[in-house]
Amino acid sequence: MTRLFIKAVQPFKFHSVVHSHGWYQLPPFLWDADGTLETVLQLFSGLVPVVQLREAEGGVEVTTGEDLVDEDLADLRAQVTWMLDLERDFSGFYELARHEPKLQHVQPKAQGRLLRSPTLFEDMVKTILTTNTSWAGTKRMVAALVGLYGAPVTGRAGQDGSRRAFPTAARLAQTTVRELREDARLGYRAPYIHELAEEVSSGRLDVEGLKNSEMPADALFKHLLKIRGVGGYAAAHLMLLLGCYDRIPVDSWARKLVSEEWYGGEAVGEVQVVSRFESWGSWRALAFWLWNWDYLE
DNA sequence: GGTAGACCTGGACGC
DNA sequence: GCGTCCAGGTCTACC
Repeated sequence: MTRLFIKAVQPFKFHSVVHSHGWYQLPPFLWDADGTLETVLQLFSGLVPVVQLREAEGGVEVTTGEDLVDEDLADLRAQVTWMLDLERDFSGFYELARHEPKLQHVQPKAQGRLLRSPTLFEDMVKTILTTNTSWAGTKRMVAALVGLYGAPVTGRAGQDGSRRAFPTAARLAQTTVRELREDARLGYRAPYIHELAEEVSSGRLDVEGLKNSEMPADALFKHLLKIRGVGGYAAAHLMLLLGCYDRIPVDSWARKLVSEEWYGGEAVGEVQVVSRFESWGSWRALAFWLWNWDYLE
């Protein structure tokens, strides 16, 4: 058994990160109402453990039933730090939010961090699978990919074969478009996911390098748009996950919220959504994301 | 640069 | 139970 503690830049609330968006409902994440987020990770040595994350004083407690060697311990620490965005400082955003009635809740709740997958590849696949479908459809497709192609948990915890990691790019590249279409039922998205997996696994596309990229926001947006299956909404959503808040992911839901908040229910386009948050500068997507829309939902 | 139509699935609805 | 319609972003062809 392994237990470690990882400190977070304050303020930090584990619950706020987990519930920052719907990712916690997608496998291999598994949320338990007792406050534990379980997931399955692939570590440096090839080990595939079930890992539990919980709130702890000043950070997060990470446990797994496996005894980890030093390299895996460092890998686990790095993956969890990335997934929960533990090192990001939101004080600049909180300073601005303090003067906005619709964002009074963000600092007390320590909101701002978004739950991420351990790899950007996984977040890209999941983001593409949110487009042009219902949330139920996204959950079904992600579950199918994990169930069909994810590496099973190793060790004692994996004996029943029920838990799997998210499939790697290399594994998905080994499938065919037909399998992804007919077995995983990805529909017309199947060639997009297959091409992305091939590009990433071959090394032609370095998506993980974007995690620590210094690329300006506009260049990053254009770079993401070059990926087939990634349009304006998906690129902006991925930028949000990368901690670059320049672009608002405008989907039908965003247009509906802005329409009801400021336009009396009249249909609005992307221009109207963006213009409403222009004054938030490099924090505009976060301001949109965390805006108090409660009375509309 | 802007626009129309196709892509695919599952849910809602009418019969 | 079956058929039809619709919603959800992105891509491609066309103007």
